[in-house]
Amino acid sequence: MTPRPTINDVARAAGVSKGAVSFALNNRPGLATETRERILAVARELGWTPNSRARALSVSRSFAVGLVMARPPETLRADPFFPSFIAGLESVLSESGYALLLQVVPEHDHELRSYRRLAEEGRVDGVFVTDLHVDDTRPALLAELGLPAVIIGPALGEPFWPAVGVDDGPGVAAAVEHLVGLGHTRIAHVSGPTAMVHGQSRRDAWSRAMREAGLPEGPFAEADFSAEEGASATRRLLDLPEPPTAIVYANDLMAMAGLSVATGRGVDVPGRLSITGFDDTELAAHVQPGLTTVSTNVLDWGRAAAERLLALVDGRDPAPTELDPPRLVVRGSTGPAPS
Amino acid sequence: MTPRPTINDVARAAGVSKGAVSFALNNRPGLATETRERILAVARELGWTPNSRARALSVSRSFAVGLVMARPPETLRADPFFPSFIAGLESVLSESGYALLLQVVPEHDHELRSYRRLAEEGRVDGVFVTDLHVDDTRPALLAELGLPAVIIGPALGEPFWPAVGVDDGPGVAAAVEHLVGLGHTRIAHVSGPTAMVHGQSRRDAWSRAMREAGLPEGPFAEADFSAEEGASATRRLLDLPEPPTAIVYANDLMAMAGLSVATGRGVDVPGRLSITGFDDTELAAHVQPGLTTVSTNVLDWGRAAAERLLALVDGRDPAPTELDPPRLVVRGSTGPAPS
DNA sequence: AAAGCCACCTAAACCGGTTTAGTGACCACC
DNA sequence: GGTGGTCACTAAACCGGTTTAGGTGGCTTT
Repeated sequence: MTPRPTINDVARAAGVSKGAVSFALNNRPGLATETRERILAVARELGWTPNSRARALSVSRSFAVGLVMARPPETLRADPFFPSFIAGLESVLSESGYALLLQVVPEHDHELRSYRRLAEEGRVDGVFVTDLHVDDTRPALLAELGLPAVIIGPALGEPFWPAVGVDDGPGVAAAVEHLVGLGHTRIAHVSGPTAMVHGQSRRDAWSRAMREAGLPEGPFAEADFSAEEGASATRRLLDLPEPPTAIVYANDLMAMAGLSVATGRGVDVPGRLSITGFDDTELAAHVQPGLTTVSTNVLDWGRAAAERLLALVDGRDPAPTELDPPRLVVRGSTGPAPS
Repeated sequence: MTPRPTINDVARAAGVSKGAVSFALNNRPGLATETRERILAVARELGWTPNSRARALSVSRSFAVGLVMARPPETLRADPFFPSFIAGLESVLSESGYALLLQVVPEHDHELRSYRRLAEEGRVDGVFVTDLHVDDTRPALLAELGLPAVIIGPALGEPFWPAVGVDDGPGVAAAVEHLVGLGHTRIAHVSGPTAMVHGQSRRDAWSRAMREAGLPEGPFAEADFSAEEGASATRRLLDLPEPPTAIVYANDLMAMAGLSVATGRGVDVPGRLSITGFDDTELAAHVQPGLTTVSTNVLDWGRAAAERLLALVDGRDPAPTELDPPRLVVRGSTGPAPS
C-alpha cells in the first residue's frame, strides 16, 4: 500500500548519491567496501528492490523472453509437452532473473504478428519458436527483426539456426527395432501432420528404420496428433485387406485412442496387434495394457533451450548442450507377432 | 537491425514536439484533426511503435499480469486445464495489450516468493491465483502487497475475495444423480487432495448429492488427481468386501486409470462397475468404453478471469460474469446397476 | 611546493515515453 | 484598446533506474 521506496530514498537515507546505490547494488568496482555494505544495509532495511521497469528502460532490455504457441485450443488441450517444457524453461530463466512471457494465438498468421509485436514493443529480449512448419517463415521474420530466437524441435534444414531438441529419430527407430525383434514385418505408422517438422521427422525415422531392417514400408496414415484422428487412422489401417500387425504412433494420445479402437473391435492387444506411442505421458503406464512408448526428458530439454536463448541474448557463445537420447519404455502393448 | 525510431524521431520528422506525438497516439483532445493525422501518417511511415518499456515506466504500469503455477512437474504434466485456460486468458489479454507472465515453481513456498518478487519488482499489475489450498496464505500476502488478484476456482470461505470459477458442485451432483437414476446405491468417490479447494469442493458435492438422494455416503478414497493414485484408490475400493457398483472420480485422468484397473481385473465396465470422470478431456471420448464425464467451458472461464483481473487493475467495477454451468456428458462407462 | 595519480564519490545526462504548466495567436466583448 | 477566454501547441518535469564525465581529497613523486 505504502509506495515502494525508490533508489532515491535509499540514497538519501544512506547519505550518498543514487549513482553510488546503483554501484553498490550491481557490485561494480569503485566503492569502498565499507560504503557498499552500508548502502546495502540501508537498502535491506528499507526493503528496497530495484524497479524492473526502470531498469528495463535504462539498459534497453526487458529481461523477459517470449514463447508463442499457435495451436487451436483443441490440439493444445492434451499436449503433455508444454507443461513440462515450460517448467524446464522456468528453472533456468527465474535463476537469471528472466521472466517468461506467454502468448497463445489461434492461428499461424496471428503468430507472425505476435512475434512482430513482441519485438517492436520491446517486450522481450528473445523468443522460442515451437511447432516449426516445414516451410516456416518465422526464422526469416525473426532475423529481419533482429530478435534472438531458439527453435524448439529437431533441426530440419537450415542448420545455421540454433535449434534445440532431442532428435526423435532414435526413439522411433528403437520402437521399430523392438517390433522387428518381436517378429513383426507389417509395421504401420500413424504420423502427426507432415507439414510440421516434428511430424515429418518422426515419419522419416520410421521409413528409415523399416528400410534398415530390410522391410517394405508398410501402411501409413497421416493424422494430426489428436485422439480423434488417431482413432480414425487406426480404423482405416485395421480395415485394410491385409492389416498391419503393429502400429507405431507419433504420440501417446493417438496411440491410446488407437488402442481403444482395437480393443473395442475385439482385436487383442498385443495378441493380434502391437502398439507403440511417443511421449510417455502419465496415463501411458496406466492404460490396459500398458503402452509401450518412447520417453524423452522434456524438462532437460526446456532447461537447455532456456540456457541457449539466454546465451544468445547476452551475446555469449551458446555451449552445445547434450540431451539424453529418447528411451524406449516397453510395456504390455507390444508382443510377438501373431503367427 | 537498424535501431527502431523513437518518439523523438517522429516528432522531428513531423515538425512537432514529442508531447504532440504522444497526444496523437493516445488520441487525446487538444490537437487539430489535421495535425493529428499528419503525425500518425509520419509515425506509420517511419514504422514507429511506442516502446512498452518506456511507457511502462512513465505510467507506472507494466501492462502484464502474472500466473504462478506451483506444482510438481509430474502433476503438471497431464493437466488438461491449463492450456485451455491460458488460451482463454490470452484471448482477452492480448486484446487489451496486456501480456501474460508465466511462472512455474516446484513448491508452494517458492510460490509465495514468486508473487512477492513479481510485485516488488513491478513486473506485473495483477495476478491469478490457482490451486488454492484450504488454508492458503496467498490472499493475505497479496493483500499486503496491494497486488490486484483474481482467484481461480470455486470460492470457498472468504467471499470478499474476487474468485472466478465454475461451481463444480452441480457437475458432480449431476453425475451422482445420473448414477442414482440407473439404480446405483453404493456410489464411491475418488477425490483430489482435500487440502485443496477444488479437491474439497468436489468431495463435498458428492457427499451432498448422496445425502439428497437419501443414500449412505458410500466408500471414499482420497487421491491427488494423478493416474497413479487414481489406480491405487480404485484397487482399494474394488478390494472392499462390498465393493461399490459405481465410482465418481474427481477428474478424468484418475477415472481413466481406474477404468483400466477395472478392465484389467476382468471387472466389466459398465456391467459390474460404472465410472464417471470430470473435465471431459479429449481422450475421454476415445477410451473403451467412452468415459461419462463432466464438461466445463474452460476457455470461457479463462476469458472471464482475465476480464475480471483487468477490471480490477483498471479500478473498474468487475461485471459479474456468468459462466456456463458444468454439463454431464453421458458415454459408455455408466450403465444400470448390476442386480 | 607544484604536479601527478589514485581511490572514492557526485552530478548530470540518458533511456523513451506521459503529463502538466505555460505560451502565443486569435477572436469576442465591453 | 485593453481584458478575457479558447484553441493548439511547446517546453520541461517526471517515472526510477544506469552510466559517464567530472570533482575532491590525500598521498606520493620530483
